[in-house]
Amino acid sequence: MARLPVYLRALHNLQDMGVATVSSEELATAAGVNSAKLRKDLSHLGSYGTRGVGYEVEYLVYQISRELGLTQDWVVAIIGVGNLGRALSGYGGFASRGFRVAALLDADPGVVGERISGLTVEHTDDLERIVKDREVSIAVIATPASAAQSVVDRLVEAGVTSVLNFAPVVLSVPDSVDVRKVDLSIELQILAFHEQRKAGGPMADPVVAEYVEGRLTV
Amino acid sequence: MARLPVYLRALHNLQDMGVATVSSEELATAAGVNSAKLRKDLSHLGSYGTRGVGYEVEYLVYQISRELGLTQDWVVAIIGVGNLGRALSGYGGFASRGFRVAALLDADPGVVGERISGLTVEHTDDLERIVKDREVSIAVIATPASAAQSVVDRLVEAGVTSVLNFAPVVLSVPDSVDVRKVDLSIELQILAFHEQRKAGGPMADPVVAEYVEGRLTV
DNA sequence: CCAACTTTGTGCGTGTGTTCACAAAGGCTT
DNA sequence: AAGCCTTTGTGAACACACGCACAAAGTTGG
Repeated sequence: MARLPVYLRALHNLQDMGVATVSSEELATAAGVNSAKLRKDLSHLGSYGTRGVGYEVEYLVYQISRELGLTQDWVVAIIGVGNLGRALSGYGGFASRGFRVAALLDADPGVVGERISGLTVEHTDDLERIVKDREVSIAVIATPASAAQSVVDRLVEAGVTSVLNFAPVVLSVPDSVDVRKVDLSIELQILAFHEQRKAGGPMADPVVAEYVEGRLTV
Repeated sequence: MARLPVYLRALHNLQDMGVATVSSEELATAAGVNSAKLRKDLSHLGSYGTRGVGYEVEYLVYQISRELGLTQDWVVAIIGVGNLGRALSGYGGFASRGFRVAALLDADPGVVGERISGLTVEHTDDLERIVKDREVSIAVIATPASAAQSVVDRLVEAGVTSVLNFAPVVLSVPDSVDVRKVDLSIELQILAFHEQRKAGGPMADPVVAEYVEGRLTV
């Protein structure tokens, strides 16, 4: 389930506050979901709650971490060391959840050799070797759109089966490979769509009529 | 619909390749969706296809842009100029879709005054004035988690109704305000979950038994 | 030891999204 | 001009996610 990481974050916060026990209602509020949904989600991992009391925070943290596979370490490589790649390599949220960035790769010789967040940038020519030697299991693609498909092809060939893609393209991969994508521009477009709805829907725009009649080229 | 921006991107690519007409099957493949779903989505905007031929690329681009509100310009402010904020402010995908970054704000006096991507970083003390003067309609939150809620409170008070949140917290806002969130750590956790599934599900872990029996603290 | 209270776990109705499959519609060829 | 071929638009079955509401289970207080 995609909501487990949100629950986990809320639980970690509660732990930091010294809370030992939490009800589905409280945790649901903290995670921003419906309490029935939360209980149903948790019941899918087995039943870890006590009726009349709630859930033990510490135990729940452990169970969810285990379900998500966070009790083991994941080796991550970041391909593309532009602004975004740099931001990602310095992001503290990775290490604290068991993700270890083990390689930064870039195709630009001007960037190769630079030290960033304690790692030396390496050349994408060595991608296959690096992936295999360091047992990379998750790759993050932060390259330009034009390079993404060929990079992912090489990653898949080298044995990577999970990819987080920031490049604005639809990647084609075998079914056995998981790709999640984050497209910053798309997020903004969805917001713009809703924003426009609030302002009264697509405006009656005289330009459209002209376009329909073939008088105007956009 | 959240898929319209994906269709739009595919259509722009086709346009660049000089394609004038496209069938639902081709466009669906390019966008990575089922063709029936694509046709149904497009039919919700009205019927712009010609049976036996397909859709006119240029006209479809215009219709989708209009539906998404991209025919107008959106004024964006980025709050928090750390690594991520810098990456976002330099991201080319915004300007090309009608999003104009009009302000970069940060609470750190050491960053205020710095020039980034053609803009001067301003202090968050001036948030209200800047939002109102420049008619900011969309705000991007790239602050630490601890600052996010108070920042969004001030943004909402100043009249912002759409927020893109990169801070790993659940923001509480009035119903009239839209919040979309992007959490990089959560994306990786979801990948780790699937990766673990491929490797045979959560492992039978002897540690669990000890934990259950109360002998072990995690 | 019993009764009242709290909270979990879940059965069920509802709504939404997805996909198949096909009839209707338009263009193209002869 | 007539029939064939391609492709759209959509009806209908299916699947799934959501949330209400309640019974079961456990705790607490007298």
